Amino acid sequence: MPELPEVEHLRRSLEPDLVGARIEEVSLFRDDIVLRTAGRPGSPRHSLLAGSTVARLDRRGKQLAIVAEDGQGLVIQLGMSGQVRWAAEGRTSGGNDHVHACWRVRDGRGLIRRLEFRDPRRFGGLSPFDSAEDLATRLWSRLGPDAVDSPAHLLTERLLLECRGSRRRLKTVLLDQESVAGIGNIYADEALFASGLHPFLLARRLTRSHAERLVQHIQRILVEAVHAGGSTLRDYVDASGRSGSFQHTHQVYGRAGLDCRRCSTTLRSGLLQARTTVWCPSCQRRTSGRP
DNA sequence: AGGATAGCCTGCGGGC
DNA sequence: TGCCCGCAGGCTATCC
Repeated sequence: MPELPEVEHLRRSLEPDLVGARIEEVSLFRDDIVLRTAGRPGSPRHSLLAGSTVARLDRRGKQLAIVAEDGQGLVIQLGMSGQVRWAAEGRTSGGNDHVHACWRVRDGRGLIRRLEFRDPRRFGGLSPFDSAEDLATRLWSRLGPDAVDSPAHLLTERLLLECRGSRRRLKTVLLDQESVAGIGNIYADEALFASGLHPFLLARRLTRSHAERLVQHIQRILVEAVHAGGSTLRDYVDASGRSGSFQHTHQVYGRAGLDCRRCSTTLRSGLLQARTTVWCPSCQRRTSGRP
């Protein structure tokens, strides 16, 4: 499932061919994938970048923005199973392939290609915006600082602020995109394990040294995952259809019942926020963490 | 009012 | 072999 590393890797894989390209035509096969904000229906009567030239690709957390030269654009959320990829030549999209939108693109060399948005489970969607201000105030105003692009000290302060006096569990705060943007279930479990912190730790018990250690591991793991092309569990591929490889280095995610790679204790799993959570009962204590 | 929870949606794997 | 059920979770609305 796409989290920050998958979206950032996708952004980088799209950049060379999409920036500077002109969108000649847009086909929308399902109106209801056009959203006003995530999960909320918007107006399908939007150009969706038809006739625009792409100026740049931005990312905040798990969201990707295609920004046109005139400032308008499109935020793409991949949700659980979303993909943005170049269509195989000669193939037509639409029908039973879960391709919901398709852009006919003339790239910098004058070649015509087709970019497809595919999302079988439709947790994702497309949110058009009119300007940089519209993007910042309506779509991205509720996202916290980006987990990778923000300086570590800023993330640490943000995390401490979110946790202060909070009755939430630590992992719940990590998954909250308003506190820090980009962390999902996989990387939350991985970062907590690496930090020796228990996912069910009460947030208000997080100390400054906990927070500093956690932020350090969050950023390290996310950056490493970007370089590995993300984690491919089932659906994720980049714009060229390539899978990631970071799933091979997961320490806890998907390993419930197996031995901890650090101490051989059997990894435990439980539910938090209706999400499977895996941790090592020996490496991750519910009270104070490791030194 | 902060925090927990339901619901959206489809593919797949395990069990019978 | 084939069917059915449970699980996977990012995000919002709603309830408590």
